[in-house]
Amino acid sequence: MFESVEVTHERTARHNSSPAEVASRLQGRRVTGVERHGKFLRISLDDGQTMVAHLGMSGRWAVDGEDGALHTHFVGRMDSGTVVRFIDPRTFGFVAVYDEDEILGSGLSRLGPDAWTDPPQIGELGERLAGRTAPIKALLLDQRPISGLGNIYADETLHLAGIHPLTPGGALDPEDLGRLIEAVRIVLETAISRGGTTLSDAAYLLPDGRAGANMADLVVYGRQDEPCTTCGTPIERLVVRGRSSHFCPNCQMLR
DNA sequence: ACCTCCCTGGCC
DNA sequence: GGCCAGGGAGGT
Repeated sequence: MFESVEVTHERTARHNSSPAEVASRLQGRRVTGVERHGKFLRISLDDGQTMVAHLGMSGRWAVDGEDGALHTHFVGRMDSGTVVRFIDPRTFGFVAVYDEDEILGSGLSRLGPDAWTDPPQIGELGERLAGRTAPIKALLLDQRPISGLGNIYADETLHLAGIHPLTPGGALDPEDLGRLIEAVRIVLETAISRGGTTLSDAAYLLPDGRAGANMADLVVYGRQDEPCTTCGTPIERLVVRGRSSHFCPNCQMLR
């Protein structure tokens, strides 16, 4: 149960009317379930409300640690003695409390199937991408065709699948889609087993404060001009919809 | 379906 | 001193 909740940054509470509202709606509530859909954390509460949290770019949760850390915007003290803190320098993340109606109007309601727990099959992904002319890289980041991939894992996935980031989504044939789906599985399996990707900025950390080790497994993200681990061709970088995109021009030829 | 915006630490 | 990184939301 949330014995006390402090929300100390206006922007962290932006999906409710105020930090005080987030705190008061959580106060005294017991957690009945914890789920994740895409990059959204859903925590069910005993009064039917749902606490929804998103790490954004630089957010992280600390459980029983980081007392007094800079950029702590949420502190929840549980009756068990556990203290959960949300630390988020760039404030792209948020903590919200929704009732059933509010959830329907939130970003959660627009998410495609979860890339890890509910990966789409070839037919379903094909339907979701049919007719789409936008680059597959942009569609992977969109979260509606499939949810859960950010910029790093989208680049890694496309490289493993041998698909150029600018390929129109609707141009992928069933073979491409099969490789894409399998690449998603492998990239996420590897990343999760490594505890996630902590970059040199150390923004992302596990809840116990440890760094994730997946940066060593990245083969294209952040490696422009370095030789491709598969074929030795220098990795290239281009910008797709304002996001950097790293790929091997040989392994991922545009067709 | 696209564009802009938000935000701060780190780096050039 | 200025730019870059990028998650989603909201507007055009």
